[in-house]
Amino acid sequence: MAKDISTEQKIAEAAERVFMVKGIAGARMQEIADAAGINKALLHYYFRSKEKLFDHVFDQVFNEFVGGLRTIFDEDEPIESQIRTFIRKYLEIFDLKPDMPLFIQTEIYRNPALQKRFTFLESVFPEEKLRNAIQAKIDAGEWHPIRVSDFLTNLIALSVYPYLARPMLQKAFGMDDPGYEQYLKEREEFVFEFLMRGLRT
Amino acid sequence: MAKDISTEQKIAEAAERVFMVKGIAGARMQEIADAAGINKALLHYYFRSKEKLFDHVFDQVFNEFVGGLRTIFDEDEPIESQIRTFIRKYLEIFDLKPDMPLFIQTEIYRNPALQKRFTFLESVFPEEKLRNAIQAKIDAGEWHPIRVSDFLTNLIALSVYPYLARPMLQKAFGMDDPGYEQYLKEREEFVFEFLMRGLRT
DNA sequence: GTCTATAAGCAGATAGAC
DNA sequence: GTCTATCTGCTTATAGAC
Repeated sequence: MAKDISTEQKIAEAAERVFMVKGIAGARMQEIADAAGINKALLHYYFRSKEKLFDHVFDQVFNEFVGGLRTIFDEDEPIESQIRTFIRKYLEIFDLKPDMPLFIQTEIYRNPALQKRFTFLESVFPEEKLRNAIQAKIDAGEWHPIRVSDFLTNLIALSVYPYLARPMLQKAFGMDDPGYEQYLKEREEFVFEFLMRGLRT
Repeated sequence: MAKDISTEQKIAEAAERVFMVKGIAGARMQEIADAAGINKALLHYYFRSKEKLFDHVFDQVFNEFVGGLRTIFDEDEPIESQIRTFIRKYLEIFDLKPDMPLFIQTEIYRNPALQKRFTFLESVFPEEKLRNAIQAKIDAGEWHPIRVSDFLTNLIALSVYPYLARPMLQKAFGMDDPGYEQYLKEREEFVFEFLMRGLRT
């Protein structure tokens, strides 16, 4: 029934908002119920327990987080434009859900069970393809030697860190909210340039 | 008395360990008491409340986190070697306390009151001096133009992110614990080189 | 499916003996 | 200073009416 789905959806969305800001330990079922405009009992009716509700939310968010990656590096475009696309797409998601990066890192860090979702690089990145693309650049003398792991760490770190550490950085730089958002926007192009300078010979 | 100090110290150290791993919301006073080898009542005797105990711990950890920064960039050495020192010192701390970066980001993110500790860049970094050193490099044509904010974000992001995101990255790269620690060690030199290539013309 | 009321357990904090 | 015992309030979860 449409109404069932709608309520379940309302709960899931409210839970995502609350869990993302407070984490599973800090979130309260009452707060989620309020945010969804219903009462606590309904949460349990639909999701049995706080933990099961959290797992559902985490799955959703996590898929959003890594979902787009594989497709980007699976394309047959030149790797430079893939990097450009990666950065743009990532920052697009984070502009919509700025709490996502810290939420994912924190919850994975503190709940080893969630780490199972990662298995290996291959499930998230097309490792073979990526490795070959990078190696081709190195062999052609266009890039400095770099490992796939360092390549990915740097790419993700430079993209994501300003969101992860926003409260600290914003305060440290003495910026207000619009100022920091402007800063984030200007960084997009800069991160790409900086990365490429680090890679190119 | 020596015994008083010792107990207070034991509590503070146990609390640091527990808070750092679980955060304030996930930590339990009972667990801290157990870790310190005493009972709950003593925690309250020495620190009144969970929140006050947490504030004490956070102050300690935070000072460790930023304490060394100012002195590094205050020296009169060339900025390149200051950068090198920054990376080395930071990674030294994180090797001892690998949970520190995520702990600080998470707790600051979720408790606006803690953000007050940052006031402005000047209190953490000698902004004027840093700005001048960077500008001199740019004017001399040795570096690409870069803002102080981007300079610091990149420096910190590349240093810290492998610690912040360790569970995710380690799993994604298919490494075991010794493998990842090896990776971290090898990155130290690499991060410096990569950063400098991004900066230099 | 949705609600109100309540059970059951847990966690922070205190009282009071030693 | 340190302990055991206990209070108080909060939080998850369920029972049961509608």
